Amino acid sequence: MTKYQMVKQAIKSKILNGTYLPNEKISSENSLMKEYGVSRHTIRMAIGELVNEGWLYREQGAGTFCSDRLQTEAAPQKQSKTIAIITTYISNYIFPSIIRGAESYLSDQGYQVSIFSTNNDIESEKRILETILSQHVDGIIIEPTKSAYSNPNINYYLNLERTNIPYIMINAFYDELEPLCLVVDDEKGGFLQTEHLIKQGHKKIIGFFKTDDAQGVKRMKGYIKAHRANQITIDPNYIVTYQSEEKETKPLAELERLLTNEQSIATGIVCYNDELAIKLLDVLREKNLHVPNDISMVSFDDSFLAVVSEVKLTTIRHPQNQMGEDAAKMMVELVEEKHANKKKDIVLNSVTYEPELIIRQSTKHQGVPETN
Amino acid sequence: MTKYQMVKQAIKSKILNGTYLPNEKISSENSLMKEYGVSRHTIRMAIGELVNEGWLYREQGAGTFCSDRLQTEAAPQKQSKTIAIITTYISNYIFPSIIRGAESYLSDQGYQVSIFSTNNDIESEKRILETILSQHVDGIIIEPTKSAYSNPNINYYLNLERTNIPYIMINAFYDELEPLCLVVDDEKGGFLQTEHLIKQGHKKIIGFFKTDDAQGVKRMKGYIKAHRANQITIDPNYIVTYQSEEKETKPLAELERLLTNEQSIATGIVCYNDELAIKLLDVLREKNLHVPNDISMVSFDDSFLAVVSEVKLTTIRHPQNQMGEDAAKMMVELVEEKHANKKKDIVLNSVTYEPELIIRQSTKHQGVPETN
DNA sequence: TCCGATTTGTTCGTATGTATG
DNA sequence: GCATACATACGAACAAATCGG
Repeated sequence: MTKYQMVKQAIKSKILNGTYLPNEKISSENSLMKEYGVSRHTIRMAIGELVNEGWLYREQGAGTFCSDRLQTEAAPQKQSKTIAIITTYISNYIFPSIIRGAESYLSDQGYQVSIFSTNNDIESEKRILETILSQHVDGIIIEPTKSAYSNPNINYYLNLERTNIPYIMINAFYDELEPLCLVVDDEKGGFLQTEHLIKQGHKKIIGFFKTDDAQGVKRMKGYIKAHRANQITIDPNYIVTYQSEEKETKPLAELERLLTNEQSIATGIVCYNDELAIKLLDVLREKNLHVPNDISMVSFDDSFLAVVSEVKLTTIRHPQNQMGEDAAKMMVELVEEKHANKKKDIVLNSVTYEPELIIRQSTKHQGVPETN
Repeated sequence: MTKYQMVKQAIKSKILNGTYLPNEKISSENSLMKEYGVSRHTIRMAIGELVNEGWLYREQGAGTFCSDRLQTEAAPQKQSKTIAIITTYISNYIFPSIIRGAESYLSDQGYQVSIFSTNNDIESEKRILETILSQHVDGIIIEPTKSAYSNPNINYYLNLERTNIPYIMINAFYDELEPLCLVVDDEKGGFLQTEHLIKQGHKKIIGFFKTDDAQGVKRMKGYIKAHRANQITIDPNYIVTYQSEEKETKPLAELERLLTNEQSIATGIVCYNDELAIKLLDVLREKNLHVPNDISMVSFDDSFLAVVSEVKLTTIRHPQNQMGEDAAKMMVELVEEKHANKKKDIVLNSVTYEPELIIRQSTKHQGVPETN
């Protein structure tokens, strides 16, 4: 922050907190010089910008005065830029962290952040996109809804491109659009999850995958690849897929079913995410199965939920905050590039985060006797 | 006409008559000095005003360029109303739920929702209030920062009132302002927590309270009152207070200290919230103490964290979603009432939510033998 | 009505920092 | 690495407007 910007900020504070009241004369340039210990030129630059922005007005020979903003309320206000963040959920799980990462950066840059949640519902996504297209929004960071399927709202995205509103997708993307996006390498993540268990001697591994989002489909692909790479055949019964709406019921029931089915007992579980893992842990406890002694479990996302239970989960790291912040930075570049109507040559590229296995206590070698 | 105005006029002419084409670099400040025979400062003033008016843009190291005015001439967009939600945190704990409650209602009503987080830092709160006052915002739902202390940003709140921007406080409020607010009856909540343990025969009860927020102070008051009402004396060592910044360390260390101190072992714990309770559970596990067999624990907020561990927590209900939604409804009423400048007779009142104890498995009668 | 003190407006000179090509 | 160009900062001087006595 430069000197004149600091002075400007300080003066602005005094306007905003009521130290300088409307139409009141503020200190003279000379006194401000002494007060802030800077040259008159610096004071004049600070005041100059505030005058330009409408906070103050000057009268030669008389002084500088605080404007009365209330009247100008009618006039079109200097509008700060707004970025919309659309996620499937805003109150659950890792989404708050992603939002926070973006929010903190955007706020620092003077952007306003509006949030919307689709609840993973296509209709809701449509309504939100309509809202955004009819309001004034400068950019959109969006986690696509039901990304595993082709999207009937595709027109809205094309319309965004036509009206020159930049958008960035996070976590997943619609294949048809080939948008700028930030995603975890979910296939590799699924591979790492499964490989970890296989290396520990597990051969019967149940996989739970939410397949209405692209993430789940890709993680499942990794799960299958890991089996193939190690020449282990997969019992088709051991792949459990579910939709968002079923997440509270189906996977739990399926696990229970698989556990009561006496023959061929699984020794490992690959879990779509920590959220599900925590719920599955409840089922296992009820069956008096101990993790990891009786069954190992690998999860995904390394959210706060991973360390919240008595069993600290082995899981794949999801960048969360970082992803939000990176998306925000990218968005700011896009918006500023558009604003300054020259063509910067910088090319923005999509980002794929490398998955990384965080080993905790929910997995152990198959066949090793219990330690306590 | 001053020199710099003449220079400005001359340059503007060259833009208008096409001597300088869009995105073309104009002469450097140095050459303009010679061309017009004035000092560099004068040139800078002329160019400065043209930049402010949007005719030119500057790039450090590269030059000054002519803007392409045609695109930016975009039509004034229709403006929808904006509500700002300011909470201490946005990614943690119950705050996402509160935000979600407000967001879903406001979105339905066609409002735009902007979010900000203070991280419970006064300076940050100040910056956010300044941002909001300088942007266009129609209403504010705010969770006050460090609400147990008197607030140095009080001026900004008064300024909000002066500029007629309605605000509602949630979770806590600054006493001096007597604002519209929605809060849980924290004192009664603390009372219920403690009374529950006392009724189960517990007499040595440790209380953990975060005392930089008004909530913690009030819950502590309830804890003390419950002891008094039952004529139980409190060992001062059993009251542990901490600040937001210490939440990861101090209460955990204090619990450990209290547990290693052999004499007079506590049998119950009253916890500021679920978030802390989960962390204390880790400490207890390490000490091989079982909840509730060895020690009972009552928590606060009934967040998702209450049922996430192997011990499902007995806790006090916090309305979360409901509070957010109620705040949103109230805000919409305020904004519309202000908009339609007739005085509706409806009087909006602050809301106090009755605390309610949710009994789960983290508490049991003192002295009853273990069941398994 | 004028004077003089005060305050903002304009202009010049100089120096150093930092980004660009 | 170097020259160029813009960014920030200090100092000085004089002009023009205002305002109280």
